[in-house]
Amino acid sequence: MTHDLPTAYRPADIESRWYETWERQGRFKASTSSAKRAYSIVIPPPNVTGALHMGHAFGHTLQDACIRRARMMGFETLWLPGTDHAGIGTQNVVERELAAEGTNRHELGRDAFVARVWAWKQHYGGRILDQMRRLGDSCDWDRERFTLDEGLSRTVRTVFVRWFDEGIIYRGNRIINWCPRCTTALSDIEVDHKEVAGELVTFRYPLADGPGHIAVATTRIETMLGDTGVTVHPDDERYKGVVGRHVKHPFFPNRRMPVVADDEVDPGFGTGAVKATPAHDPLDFAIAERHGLDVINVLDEHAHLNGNAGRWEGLDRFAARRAVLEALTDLGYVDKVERPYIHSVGHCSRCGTETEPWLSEQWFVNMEPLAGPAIEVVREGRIKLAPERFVKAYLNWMENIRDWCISRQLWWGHRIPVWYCRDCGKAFASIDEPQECNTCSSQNIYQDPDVLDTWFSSQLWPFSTLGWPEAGPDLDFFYPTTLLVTGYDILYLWVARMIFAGLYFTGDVPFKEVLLHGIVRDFEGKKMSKSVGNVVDPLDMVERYGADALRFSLAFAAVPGNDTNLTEERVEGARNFANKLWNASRFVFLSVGDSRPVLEDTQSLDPADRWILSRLDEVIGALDEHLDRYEFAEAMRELHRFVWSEYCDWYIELAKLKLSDDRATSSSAVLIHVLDRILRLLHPVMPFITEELWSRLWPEAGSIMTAAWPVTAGLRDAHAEGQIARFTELVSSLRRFRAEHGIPSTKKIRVEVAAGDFASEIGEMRDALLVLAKLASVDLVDRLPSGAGRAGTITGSGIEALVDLEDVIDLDAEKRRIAKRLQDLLEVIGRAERKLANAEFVGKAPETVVGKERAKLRDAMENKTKLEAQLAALDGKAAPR
RNA sequence: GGGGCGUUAGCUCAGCGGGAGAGCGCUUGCUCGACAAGCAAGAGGUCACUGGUUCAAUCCCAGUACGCCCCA
Repeated sequence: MTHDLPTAYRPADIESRWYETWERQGRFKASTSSAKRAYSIVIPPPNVTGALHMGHAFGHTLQDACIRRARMMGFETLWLPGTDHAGIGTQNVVERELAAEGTNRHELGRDAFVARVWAWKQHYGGRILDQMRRLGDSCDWDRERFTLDEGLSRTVRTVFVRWFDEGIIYRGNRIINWCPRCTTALSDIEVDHKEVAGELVTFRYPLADGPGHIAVATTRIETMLGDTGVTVHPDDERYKGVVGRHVKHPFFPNRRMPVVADDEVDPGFGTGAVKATPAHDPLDFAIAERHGLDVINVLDEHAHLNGNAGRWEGLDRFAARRAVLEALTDLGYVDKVERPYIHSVGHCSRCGTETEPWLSEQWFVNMEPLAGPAIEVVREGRIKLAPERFVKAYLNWMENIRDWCISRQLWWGHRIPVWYCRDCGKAFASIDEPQECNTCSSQNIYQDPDVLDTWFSSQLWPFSTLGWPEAGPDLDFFYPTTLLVTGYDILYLWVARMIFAGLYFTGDVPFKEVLLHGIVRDFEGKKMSKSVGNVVDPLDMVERYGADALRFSLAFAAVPGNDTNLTEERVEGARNFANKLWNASRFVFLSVGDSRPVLEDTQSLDPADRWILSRLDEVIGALDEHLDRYEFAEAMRELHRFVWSEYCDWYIELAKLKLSDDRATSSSAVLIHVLDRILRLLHPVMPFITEELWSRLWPEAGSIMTAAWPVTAGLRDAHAEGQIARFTELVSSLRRFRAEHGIPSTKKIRVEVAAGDFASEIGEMRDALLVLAKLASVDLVDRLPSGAGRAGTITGSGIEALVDLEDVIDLDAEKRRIAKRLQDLLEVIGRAERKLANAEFVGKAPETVVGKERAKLRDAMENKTKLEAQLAALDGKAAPR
């Protein structure tokens, strides 16, 4: 069973085989009739038409690690997968396809277009789910959901109708963010503010009722066509005299434009007087409402000037900007043009087009009644955010929340379940398609053409996927979900909305804890993007290094809430680690053959065995602490170090010596025991390789997926840890001695060791010392002979080793070496003496700290004496008396 | 304008009130019976700057500089 292990780990040989096996055996399936406690995570649904990118790989690694560990800990686990219909994104993809064919959605018509998107979804929608299988995601595929499923769509309509009937959803004519390319409204958080270099034009409005003028400044001069007034701050002395008077519009002589005073005006901007364009600026709109200004919309849905713009009708906004500036300049109204003028401009987060604040009729969610409870659950810790620093950002956003514009002028998505009656004019919402008006029973009704913001359905995801509003076992057993794992970049967009929606509709939190992780960036810390060409494709990494390597490299870099730079070198390093594990296992298998001795008697073990078991206990404890706090990077560091630097570098090397003699059985048992625990501890992050090795370790045991998560065994052994620490230090110092003297590894040297109090424990490990330090002989002596003829080394714990000088090639090198060690020691001694001479330190520092300092000084002094003796002996040799 | 984060080895980053760490890179030596995807040894840091608190500060506090992000 073990002879066929190749010398290098080849992930491709095993990954797909194990995934199929797991799936076939139903290992990912969650049961609601389990006696176990529930542990559930709903996946942040990726865009159905998207492809897996590194951000997914990162989030999925963390989610799968949590799920797999919980499963091993005995929870009934559910990781619920699914996809999001991603309204605007998906619609854009298909529209681009149509454009390439020389047509567009309007020529196609609504029904045909939607059918076309569905066809696209059928074709490409499964892609990302298959890619998740390549990563090893242990999702319950039987529970896969899609936001436009019939069930979830019904949930959406149910929620809409309830909020509509309760007055939380309302329709209003308001300024919203408009993308003229997507021709749809956007919510505030779908708009990215970017600094752009524009121009600031200062121009004059002449007073209508006498001489004089008022100068105003704007970056969007074309909007002056929709100006209906001028606003100043009430306390601004400069304009005290003009408030209440009127100005003339250069292009629309009949327009009455009052000068009004309003607190919202920033007297520090421009001239302190601002033009009021109520249809194209949210602040101006509010001012217009307060002061009864006219509202004149001068832009159409494509941001071209409309009929209200007079002779400029039909021009697009940027051409209009130049044309209006030119016309105003010709009339002599322009005072100055500052260019470039750097200011912040909204851009569509989907397509990058500059958005336009635009007046239109849209549907909104009134956030006022929803925000309070959502603030409370986080403030009270009923929902915990990890890391905690995001709480402040969350609360700050929630406390200043503005109503949510939920209507989108798209065709792909959940159509707004509101019908209008042409006869009585009433609007009403309905879960099922109505046949008649619910007020006058007229059949002359039509449905609202718009669809809902994609996040409207996403906010319901933790419970819509579990069957809400229907009661059922899934909802009973797995809701509230245990944990949500997602990027901090969608804290507001998604997490916050799930919280208020969950509280409102289910009366409970949607999840108890939220793990917010960072963004995966490239090696320079730049966001990965296709246009920059710095994308590292996770599947490419899986193919070349294996899914486990990719997962480990991501977990290894996962510091809570921090962004992480991923390079191929990191994945390669993780692959090397997998290979190390593979080969350590090969060694164990080759050593023990078909036998599998079990570790039973821990009393009669030798020091190395007791040491590695003690270390294992320590690692298990540390690992649990880190994983409970989602400190994956620390956890992986701990495992990496234990496996590589302790188990492989020292324990296996020590075990090699013993396997040939009669203690072989106990060593084999320990080798196997520790390997077993290593595989279990690594399994959540490296599922494939651990399953493969496990199956070879325990061919009859079934999957490692359901093996118990290791617990500490009370085998901490301070004495064994000290003994092995001193031993490895002695070996290392002898190796260093060899390296510094250029003694070839084939040449075995003779050594005398004076170990003082540690003589017997070093004696106990004499054989290991001979082999690991490549010694011809070792004599354990009470005290090293003084005088010439020897060179030596000394460890921090005061164990001294002398090498026969016949073996030493370079005497000067030896003197330099000792001199350097002496200098280091003198520094240590100086520091310690200064501290201990300080009465306040001795008086106020904890006793243990002072004790440590005293011991440090004592050891250093002893070592100094020994080194000086060595140096003197060396001089005796060099210059014989 | 409001808020958050960062500045530690050549690079990318952990960490932290009581002697500076990892991975990668670099130097040197290795055909050591698991592994060159490896083994052994090594070099390399006034922990951004200035003050404060403390017996003790890379760590806590305040400020400065530089960089990044979010919100408006």
